[in-house]
Amino acid sequence: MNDELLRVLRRPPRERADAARNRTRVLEAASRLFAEGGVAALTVDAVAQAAGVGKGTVFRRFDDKSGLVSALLDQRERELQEAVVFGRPPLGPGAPARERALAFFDAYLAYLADHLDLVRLSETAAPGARFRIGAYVFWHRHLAILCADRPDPDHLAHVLLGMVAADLNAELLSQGIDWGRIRAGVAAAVDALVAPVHAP
Amino acid sequence: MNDELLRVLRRPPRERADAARNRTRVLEAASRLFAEGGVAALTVDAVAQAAGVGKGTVFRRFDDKSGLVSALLDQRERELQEAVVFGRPPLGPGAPARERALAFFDAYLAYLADHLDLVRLSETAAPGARFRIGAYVFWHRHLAILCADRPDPDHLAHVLLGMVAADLNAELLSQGIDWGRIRAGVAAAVDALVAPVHAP
DNA sequence: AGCATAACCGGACTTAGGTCCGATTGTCGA
DNA sequence: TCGACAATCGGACCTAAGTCCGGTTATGCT
Repeated sequence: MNDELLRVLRRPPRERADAARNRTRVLEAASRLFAEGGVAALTVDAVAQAAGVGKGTVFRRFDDKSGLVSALLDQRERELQEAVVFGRPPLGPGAPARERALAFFDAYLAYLADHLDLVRLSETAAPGARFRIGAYVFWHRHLAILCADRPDPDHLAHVLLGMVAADLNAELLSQGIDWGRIRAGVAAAVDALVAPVHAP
Repeated sequence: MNDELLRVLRRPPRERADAARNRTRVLEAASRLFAEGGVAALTVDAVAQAAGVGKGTVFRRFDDKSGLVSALLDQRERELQEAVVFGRPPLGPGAPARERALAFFDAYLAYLADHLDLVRLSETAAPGARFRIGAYVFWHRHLAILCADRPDPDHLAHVLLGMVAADLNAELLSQGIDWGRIRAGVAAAVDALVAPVHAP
C-alpha cells in the first residue's frame, strides 16, 4: 500500500513517445485528407489508414470524430482566445463590454467564414457536441462576464453564441444570406442584447 | 403521346390503399415504441419490424428518420400553427407584433418542454435537418413578418428561432437552467430584439 | 541491464442510418 | 372482368461511427 501511495504522489508519467508520434501522424493525415478532398474525405477509417494507425488509436486519442476535428481547429481558435485575453482593445481587455462583445463576434465570424465546414463537422458530429468543446465553454464564460449586469448572463451568453452556430450559418449562406448581412444582423442583435438595462 | 398528355392532365392518382395503411401502421408502431422505451427504442429497424413492414417502406414514406419523427410531432405542431393563424390575440392576429412574438415563444417553449426528446431527435437526426422541417419554415415566416420593420427580418427571425433549438435547451436543462429561467431569458431577448427601432 | 507493469496498439466486431433492385400488388382504362 | 402499367414492397447490402480485447511495447524501478 506504500506503493500505491507513492504512485498517487508521483506526477502522472508523461505521454509515451509512440503515443505522441501517433497523435501528430493522425493530425497530419487528417489535415492532408481534408485539404485534398474536403469534409467528405475526412472519415475516421481513412484518417487512420492514411496515418498508418489502427482505428482504435484515433478514438483513444480524440474520443470521437468531433474531438479529432476540434484538434485540427485548435491552433486557430487558440490565437483568437489569446487575443481576447491578452490582446489590445476592443477585442482584449480595456474596452466597454458592448464593444468587446461586438469585436468578439466580428472576429469569430471571420474565423467561422474561413473554416465553416470543419467547425460544422466538429459541432454536429454528435448531438450536443458543440457545447462540450472546450472553446465553447471558454466563449460562454467570456460573454457571460461581459453581460454581468443583465438579469441572466448565463442564459444570455448561450443565446448569443447560438447566433454563430455553424449549422445555422451554413443554412443562411445556402439561402443566399451572405456574410455581410450576417455580420450586420449579428452586430445589431449584440447591440440590442448586451446594452445595459435601460432606465425608463 | 396522346396518352402522355392525358396522364399529365389527370390529377395525380390518390395514394394506394396499401401505402396509406402502411403509413398509419408505421406511425402507430413508432408511437408505441417511443412510449415504451423512449428515444433509444426508436430505431428505424425496430419501427419497421414492429410495423410488420420493410425498412425501405419507412424511408420511402418519410425520407429519413428526421421525417418520421416530424410526422409523429405533426399533430401537436399543427394545433400551434392554427392557433397562430386563426386563434385569438395575443397569439393570433390582432395584437401588436412584439406581444404576438412573446406569446408565440411562450407557447412554443411549452410545446418544447412537453416533447423535448422527440423534437431534438427530429432536429439533429441529420445535419441541417432542423431548417428543412416544414414547421421551421412556417415559424420563420411568421416571425419575419412580425419583424418587418427591422433592418433584416429574415436574419433576425433565424436568430430568434435559434433560441428555441432543442439541442440548446437540452443543454441548458442539463446545466441546471430550468424552464422558468429559459422562459424569462427568451422573453427578455425577444423584448429587446423585436422592439421597433428606437429613435435616438 | 533486466523485469514487472501499465499504457498503447490495431483490427475485427457491432450498431444504425440510408440505398437499391427484383418481386409483388393495387389501380385505371377498356 | 381482365390486362398493362406503375407505384409499392421488403430485405439484402453499403457506409461510417464507435467498441472491445488479446497481443505488444515503452517506462520506471531495482
